[in-house]
Amino acid sequence: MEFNHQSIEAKWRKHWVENNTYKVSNDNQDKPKFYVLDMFPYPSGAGLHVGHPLGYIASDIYARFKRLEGFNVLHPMGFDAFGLPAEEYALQTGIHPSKSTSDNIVQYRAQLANLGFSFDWSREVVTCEPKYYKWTQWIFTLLYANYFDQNTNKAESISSLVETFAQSGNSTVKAATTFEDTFTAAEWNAKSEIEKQDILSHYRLAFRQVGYVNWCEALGTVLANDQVIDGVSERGGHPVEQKAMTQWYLRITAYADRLLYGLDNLEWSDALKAMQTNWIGRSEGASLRFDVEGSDQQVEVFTTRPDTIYGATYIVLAPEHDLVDQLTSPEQKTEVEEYVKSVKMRSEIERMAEKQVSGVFIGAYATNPFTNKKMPIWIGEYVLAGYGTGAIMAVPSDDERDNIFATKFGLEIVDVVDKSKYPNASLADKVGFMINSEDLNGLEVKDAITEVCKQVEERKIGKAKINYKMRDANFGRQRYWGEPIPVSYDKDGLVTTLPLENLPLELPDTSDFKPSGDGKSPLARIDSFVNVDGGLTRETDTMPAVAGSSWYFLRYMDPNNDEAFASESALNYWQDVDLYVGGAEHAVSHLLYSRFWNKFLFDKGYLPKEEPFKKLINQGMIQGVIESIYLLREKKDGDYHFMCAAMVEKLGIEDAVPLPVHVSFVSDYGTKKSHLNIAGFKSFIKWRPEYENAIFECSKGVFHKGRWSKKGDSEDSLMLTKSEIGKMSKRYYNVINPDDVIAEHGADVFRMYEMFLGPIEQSKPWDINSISGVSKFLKKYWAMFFKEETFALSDDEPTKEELKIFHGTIKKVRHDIERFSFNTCVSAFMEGVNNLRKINCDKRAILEPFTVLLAPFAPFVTEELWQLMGKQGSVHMSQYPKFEEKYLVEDSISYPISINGKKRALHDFPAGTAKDVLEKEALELEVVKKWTEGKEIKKIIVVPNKMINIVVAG
RNA sequence: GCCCUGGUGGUGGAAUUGGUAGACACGCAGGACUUAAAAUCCUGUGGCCUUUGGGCCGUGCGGGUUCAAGUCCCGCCCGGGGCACCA
Repeated sequence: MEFNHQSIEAKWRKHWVENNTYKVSNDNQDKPKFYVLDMFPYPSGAGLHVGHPLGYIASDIYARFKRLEGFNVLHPMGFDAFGLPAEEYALQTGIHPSKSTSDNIVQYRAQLANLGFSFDWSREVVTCEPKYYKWTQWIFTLLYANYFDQNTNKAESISSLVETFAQSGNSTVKAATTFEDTFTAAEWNAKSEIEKQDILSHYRLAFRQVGYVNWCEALGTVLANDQVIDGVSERGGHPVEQKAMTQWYLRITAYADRLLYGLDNLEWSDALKAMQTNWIGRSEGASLRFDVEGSDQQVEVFTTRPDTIYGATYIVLAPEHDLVDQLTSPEQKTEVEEYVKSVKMRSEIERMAEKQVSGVFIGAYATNPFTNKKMPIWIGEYVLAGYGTGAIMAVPSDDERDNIFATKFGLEIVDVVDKSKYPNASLADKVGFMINSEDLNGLEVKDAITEVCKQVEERKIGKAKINYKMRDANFGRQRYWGEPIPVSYDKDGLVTTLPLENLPLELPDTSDFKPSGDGKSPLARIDSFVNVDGGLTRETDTMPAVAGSSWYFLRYMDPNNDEAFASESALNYWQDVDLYVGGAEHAVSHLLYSRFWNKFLFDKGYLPKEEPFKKLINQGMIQGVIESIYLLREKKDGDYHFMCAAMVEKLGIEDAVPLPVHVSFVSDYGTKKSHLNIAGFKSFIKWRPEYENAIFECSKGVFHKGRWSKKGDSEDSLMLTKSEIGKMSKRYYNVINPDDVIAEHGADVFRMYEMFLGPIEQSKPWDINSISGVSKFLKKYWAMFFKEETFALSDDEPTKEELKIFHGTIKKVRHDIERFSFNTCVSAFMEGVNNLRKINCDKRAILEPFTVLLAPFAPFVTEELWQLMGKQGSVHMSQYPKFEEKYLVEDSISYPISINGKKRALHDFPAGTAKDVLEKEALELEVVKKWTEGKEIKKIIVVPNKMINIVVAG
């Protein structure tokens, strides 16, 4: 008897909702907690495709497993609902982002429900709802009211900083700041409020500053660095330029060290940790100041190789460096100006593509404080304005780029490191002995670095310094669909943040989403929003998409709290996320911001844990197969001419363009035999009517104007398509909707199949062809409960053999779930069921707990069987079976016997046979004698329960 | 260039600490049932040789350690991802 997956699924979906089966309580605090989180989706109009659920299925299996093990499991879902796509859609269609977003959320919820996830929907978080973003705004104001104290190594309040300034100035303050001057208490107290606030903004964790930003004219907004790919916007591929604007920033660099060292204690993949480490980009070195001849200016450089100071023969500034104008000599002025102009005109892509060294001498000299030699000052575009101090001391002997530059322009090269003792070392290894460096001579590089740093500090010409690649995070977007920044300005530009009782600052309604083009958001046009009582004006920038996702995992703990972002008791109970599953595309944006916000809230005493995500799994992507047919460039008798992929290849035709076709027309999709048949041609023509009269030619025949004329006597009518692996995207017409697969095969089969495809972290192309294996498995399992159409189980005691198979399966599945190897769990189920069926197992004592074992993977079918077995309550709230070793004990062990490491025989010995008996008996076996005859036996290795190896001479 | 990954049959992939390579599936071939097909079930399936006992080769390539290497070490090659004039 077969089961009807559609009616079973509909029944239990409804039942689970009506009975709040998956609702989690914060009052169960006597139970141990476990928090399993998915990265919440952005609800795009395209809906979910088969790639999205991969991670959700894995986390759901794990959550269900932990629940059955007796944990109180928090497994929530929500939506990251603010962001550019909804606004772009609104610009094109006039549909309000709140409307399209909520429509999309409805679709997403339905698709997720089809998959049978055990989310507690009563905890749903939607980032664009005022009751949620009230707290996003509040955290922002909290960041504004704090600075990072490097003495305590944590965030401290600005008011305490103001007190310190008033009492003792800033000389004792060690903080993450861009303010470099010192002042006394008297000087501070004499400053005006505007001056004071200006200084404080250099300390605040949320602050405004003028900076170069990635301005995208086409989108009318500023983009974060990670939203710019190869000089164009990540969304839409529009050009991006550098523009000076006053912007809100978050001082994430204050937490650079804690973000870096915090990685050590996280169970994240090495790949992901490496990505964050690279992004933070910590490098130790020194900053050094060089006097400039005939000027009171100094050039400050950052170097990781202060030891090579005796080899520093010239200076290079970035073309945008502040001192360029001041230091350029009159003779060099024209050349320098032309160079700077040419650099600015070229886009970043052009600059990178060239890879050529270029630069100009500016006609000024600095002095090397160690050699006292003159160092010509150059500008060159290989020196970046945004890194370090925007200036370098060039050491052509020990830096490859400096070397190329010096060689090209004939600058002096002095060898200062003898690397002859390290013939295989690269420059990056920083090894060797100092030469030509006076008192440093003979020192190892490492020691020389320490020595130079010491001397430099003594002579007050620099200091040891740590530099980071990571920049402070731009936090303003000139767009409508985001959280308003809860700030207003008075007529002097002084900032007021909205207090908690006035939050949320709601996003006003409008129907005009066009960017203003002058760099302001559409909010700037809404007078009632901009003008506040008391002559204040509001900030009109909104927060970036990453704001809402930086703390949503905390809100799930207590989602409807209106007094706090979450109650203290909820935070103390749920603590942190035990398992986080999501895509690697968020490796540096979302995952870094979340860690930053979490650390900040921890510093302020709101959270019990410093790191938000203990264990992280990155699921791989499910790729699509792009199916194309070849369109020849030349028409045939005025009609479009398509040709079979095999013919194009065979004939070596180059004048053919692959045209992606909708994969639903393609038969044997994704295989080598993928093709269009007559029905396929007809669907294609209906889909693209401009090809109504096109000729479709392949080796078997020709399809033209609705008729198939065969060549020769072939009965086949198929046109092979070209298959390549790529993204699943609307653009390639290859999106597979999970709803369709579920309708055909069922949600349980879909879930197990996605898990069966391979390791969760690996990317793989979608291939529906082997889904039949999983489908057959579930049918077989179901059939074990029936005899001739009626449900029937035996209440007899299980046999030793049955228990052995069952406990073997428990052992394997438990072990593999714990290491997130879900594909091998599915294999283990198949093996277990195959073996139990072989011995016609129909015992309740086996099949009942086996159903619980399977429940996390196939929640619908197991729930139905649970009910058929007459059990009360849900199978998902029962208990996971325990594995007992005693059932696995073997009577005899099959030993492989090797001669010189090569397996030659297999022989059964009773379990527990002593080593010396094994040796003796093995040697007496006929098969063994054949190999040992007349040879000296040098050694016998016996590994109990594993193998026997006999080593013979010759 | 740097960092991180991965490379195993026709295909997806298995293989705790080094200990029977290819589990589990798909596909393919043959068979049963059927008027036929679908579905289902059974058997075989890494390659080569073979006197049908078995033998030789085999986890990207070349070396090495070991009684024993897909697994460890050294040197390469190729695919995927990230960063990239980062001083």
